Amino acid sequence: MGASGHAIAFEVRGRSASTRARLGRVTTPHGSFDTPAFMPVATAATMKGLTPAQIESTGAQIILNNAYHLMLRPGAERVAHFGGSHSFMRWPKPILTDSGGFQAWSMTEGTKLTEEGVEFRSFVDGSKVMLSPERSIDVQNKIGADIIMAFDDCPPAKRPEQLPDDPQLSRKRRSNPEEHRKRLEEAIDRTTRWLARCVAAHARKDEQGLFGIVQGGTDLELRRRSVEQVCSFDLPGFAIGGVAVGESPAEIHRTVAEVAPMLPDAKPRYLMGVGYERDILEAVKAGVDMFDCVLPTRNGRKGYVFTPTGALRIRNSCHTLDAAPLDPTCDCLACAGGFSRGYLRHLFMADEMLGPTLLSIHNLRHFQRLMVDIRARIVDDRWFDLEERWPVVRPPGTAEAES
RNA sequence: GGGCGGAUACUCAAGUGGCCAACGAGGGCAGACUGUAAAUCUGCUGACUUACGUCUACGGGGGUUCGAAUCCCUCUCCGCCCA
Repeated sequence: MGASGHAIAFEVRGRSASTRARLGRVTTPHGSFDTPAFMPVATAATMKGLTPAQIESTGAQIILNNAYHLMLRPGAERVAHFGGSHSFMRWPKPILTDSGGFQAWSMTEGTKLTEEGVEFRSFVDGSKVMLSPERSIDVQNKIGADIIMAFDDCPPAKRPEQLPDDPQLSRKRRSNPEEHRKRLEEAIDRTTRWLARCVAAHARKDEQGLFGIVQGGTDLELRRRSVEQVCSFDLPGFAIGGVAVGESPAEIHRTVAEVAPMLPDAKPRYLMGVGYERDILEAVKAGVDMFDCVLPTRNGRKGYVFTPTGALRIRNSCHTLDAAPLDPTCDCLACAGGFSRGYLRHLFMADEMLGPTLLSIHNLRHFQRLMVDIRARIVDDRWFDLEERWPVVRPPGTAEAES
């Protein structure tokens, strides 16, 4: 247990002079990890297609599991039977579980939101499943991650259906902004009430640190109110939720730049679900310490390659005869292993499972190397050359977040 | 030698007089993906063109018709049956 009285301790080891970025270390019952940290996502207690040794080879020091998915299959009790997720998936290092609050947003079909919790329809067998703060914490206690997340109410920025081109949808959204604000208000207050229930239900405070989650969309006033409420709880860390749920990169950057500094300086700050390299860099500069994102793995499995000079789609025909590695500067199993773009393309065209594995490894390593570089830049405060080594140039229309 | 059936775009395969540059599937080409129901989803796929459109095309050649992938003749090739 850390000096704070929590299972999780946070130590700030250095600060950037020109930005709010800080270098740190979080210590958990299963070891510590350096911050700013990128935490890859292993939803169902597996980093799809990778062994723990392969995960470790990417430099990951902490990974995510998802309470909702593990609750449905194989069941929290089953995971507990094997001694919790660390032992179950053979990953001895830190694990963080997401509470399932995000799934209420991403799987809206057939979900019912009440003060009690969210009623889902199980995608496994179609049965009705109630996920409440108490149930989520119970599940997370059983899974046994080092860091567990509050069960929050995470409203979408857009309609959940992925139809950004549908003019009808955007008209609907534009026509009633007050309705959306009302929804956000409801979400932050409910998130606070649910947090109190999470804290009360948490049965393993000495072994697992519970993080609170701030909501409020892109509305600064609502964010401020949410921060006041959530940070009034004595918790070992706080997260910014409700970001990257449909907003533009510019909105993400602005919101994070505003909200991160409001969170307690002495506790780790976790930006949930973000993101692209540019998003991570901007958030680090705003004072965020922890990130998670499915992009390196999900996109890697589809042939999308992250490189310092930008994205590569390995299926593109221009790689057919290319003997070069994905990234000549990369030391991952795929690049240092000498696998050519032409070979990797072949694996994808032939639907061979080694392809997604190797690209996931490469993408994960890409993000870990980005974090190593970012950490090295924080203390000496040299940011300019970092932007030459990583594709972090702000997209057009993004607010000038710094200075 | 005779009889019957078949030949459609990269592949398989629908289409039997105009609504056909031709259903569908595969393949190919390209795109999306931010707290993972994601090996998913979307678009394109004869040529030129932003598009309108124009041209070339349903085995080869000839014909009927205002109009043919579709009907007739003939040739080539393939399959099955009879000799």
